[in-house]
Amino acid sequence: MLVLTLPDGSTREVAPGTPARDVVATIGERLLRAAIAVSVNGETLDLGTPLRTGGSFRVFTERDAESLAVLRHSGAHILATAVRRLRPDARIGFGPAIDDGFYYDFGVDKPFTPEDVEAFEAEMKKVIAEKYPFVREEIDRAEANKRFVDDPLKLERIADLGADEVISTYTDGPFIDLCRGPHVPDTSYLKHFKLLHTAGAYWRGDEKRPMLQRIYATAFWKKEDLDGYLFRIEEAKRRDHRVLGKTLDLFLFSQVSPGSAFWTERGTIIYNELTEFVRERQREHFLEIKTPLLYNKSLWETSGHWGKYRENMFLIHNKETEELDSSLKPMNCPSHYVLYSAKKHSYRELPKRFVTFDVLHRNELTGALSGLTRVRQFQQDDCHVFLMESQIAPEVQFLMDFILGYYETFGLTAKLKFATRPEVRVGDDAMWDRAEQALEAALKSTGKAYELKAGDGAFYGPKIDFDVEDSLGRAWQLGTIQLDYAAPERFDLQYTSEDNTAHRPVVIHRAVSGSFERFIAILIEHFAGAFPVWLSPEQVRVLPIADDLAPVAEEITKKMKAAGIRAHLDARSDTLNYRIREGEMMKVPYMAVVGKREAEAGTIAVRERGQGKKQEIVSVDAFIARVVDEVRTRALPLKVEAAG
RNA sequence: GCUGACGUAGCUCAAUUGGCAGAGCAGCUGAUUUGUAAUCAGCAGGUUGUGAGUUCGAUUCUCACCGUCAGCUCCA
Repeated sequence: MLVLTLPDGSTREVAPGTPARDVVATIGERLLRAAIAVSVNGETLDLGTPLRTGGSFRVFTERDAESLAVLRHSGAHILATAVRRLRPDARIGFGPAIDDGFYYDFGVDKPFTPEDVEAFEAEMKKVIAEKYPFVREEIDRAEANKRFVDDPLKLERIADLGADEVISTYTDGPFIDLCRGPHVPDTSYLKHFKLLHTAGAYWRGDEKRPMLQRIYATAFWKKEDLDGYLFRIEEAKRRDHRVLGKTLDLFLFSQVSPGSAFWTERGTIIYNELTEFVRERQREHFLEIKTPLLYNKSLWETSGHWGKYRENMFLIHNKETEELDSSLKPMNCPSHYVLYSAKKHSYRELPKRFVTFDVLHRNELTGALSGLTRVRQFQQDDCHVFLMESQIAPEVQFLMDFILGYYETFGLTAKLKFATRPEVRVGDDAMWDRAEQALEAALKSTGKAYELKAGDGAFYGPKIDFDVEDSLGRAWQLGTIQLDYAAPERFDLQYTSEDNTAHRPVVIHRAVSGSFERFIAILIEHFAGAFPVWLSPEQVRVLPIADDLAPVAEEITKKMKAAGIRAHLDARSDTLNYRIREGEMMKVPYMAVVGKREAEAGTIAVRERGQGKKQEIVSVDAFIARVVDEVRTRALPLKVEAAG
């Protein structure tokens, strides 16, 4: 008999081979109706699966995240069912659930058209209405080869299965698929779904193998969730930094230098404000340096980049030797080590923190380039800390506070990930023990939740990654704190200790924004282009109502500029409505309207971005004081425009 | 890099089966003097991404190159 332990501690004894459904039935009638799948010892099984092992037993309903993956996986089968009906020639590949939905790969001679996809979606609705049960069957290898004789991709998969693995199939109506499961009980469970787009995908991700046609889709239990998801996709499109970058006139790209942004005078203000902000925050405890962009290959040989990273470096041709023997730097670290090594360092100087905003170049694959988020030329707020091993814990804590405080300025929250030793690594276990303990202790001391990513560390040391979530709930990996024991060896870094002997420092790599380029892309999307006042390229637009008020408006504009405000006069002879519309579309935070009444009273009518007709009559001086204060405190907009 | 789609005025987009390349916005000129999201009129704007080819004729068809976008990791 198998013994199953329920979450409340009670147990059930059942004969091996009993379907999970029968166990759920003993718990409760309502639960049985709500059940989607079960978990036995952490493995998700569907209700029809015969139980083989005992152990902890849980029932998943719609409320559990696990059952959404089950639904989506069933959605993939329903998609394949529909595709097979309309295109019997399609060979079936894989169809898993993914983070935001599911996909299915098909081998077809001609790619699917958007019309095909619409037809598939309509056909899926029929399959759902027909309410086919998902029937699991366990078969032997010979039988499996027979059943999938027309599906070469499946036969290949069967051949890869280990001798002791259970081979199972799932059938829903006319469609049978080799599948481990689990699945929802029948096709009618899929109610709210949407086919999203198609794309080519190599069979098993290998570019040497045939290209399949992948159909991406998503599904949810509730209509609201599906609608919300589709809305977020639309909202993300509306906020796309590549679109806003153009309409707000911030940056552009040109064929003459793919992957490298041209920053307009407006975008450059944002770029400079950000760097200035970082510079200001780093003034006290960091040492800003500048190092060359171009290096002989000898540096990259020392660092190891020449062997491992050359593909991604821009190499420079040497006229005399006819060789590609130098390169633009793709990272700052080696140049920082050179500068550090140029002098003897006392233990009293440590930790020593070098920071740089130097330009970096990485020769990314053309297909990888995407707006500002994946570029070939960029700047990081890059820091390398040289310190004694005993200083790791307080230093990590210091850096964490620094990074989290930075994100707070933008209303961004970060999730922390702690990545520990990977299988391939340098250094002995004792070193890794010390490093991981120091990092984890610092993490714990912040009191913040963090996720453990065992084995995900760099080969040279463990790290903490900062995943930042924007106003649409999308995660971006930005900051990082990485311990590095390998670089000090390679570069023979030293410091002189109290007893006058040479010692090896440890290096910490720290980035906060990731790159300014990518960070600005995230800010554009996060704020939907409506930047806080301190970052806005244009902070105030002054609008005289009629031409004869232009001189007064000009005086007001001058006064604002004298106070350091980025104010512009718009005295064009277009209507006020027209000029206001343009100011709103350019997301200028404040418009100061000057009419006859205001001119006489020394006031302005302030219109705040996104607040419509609501206006406020204030004195010019009071308004200037207010804007200057908002800039000084780097105040966030009253409400960051939420999705909607 | 690979697969697919796409590339037309500064921007967003049109252009039957191959037959003189258009519109809105932006720009310029003029009129209008405006009270909180588009005043009116006129003008100008292009070797249709680049280069070959097919054709009497190519934005349209073919090929190559450049670029953009979606993917190429989430395993029956």
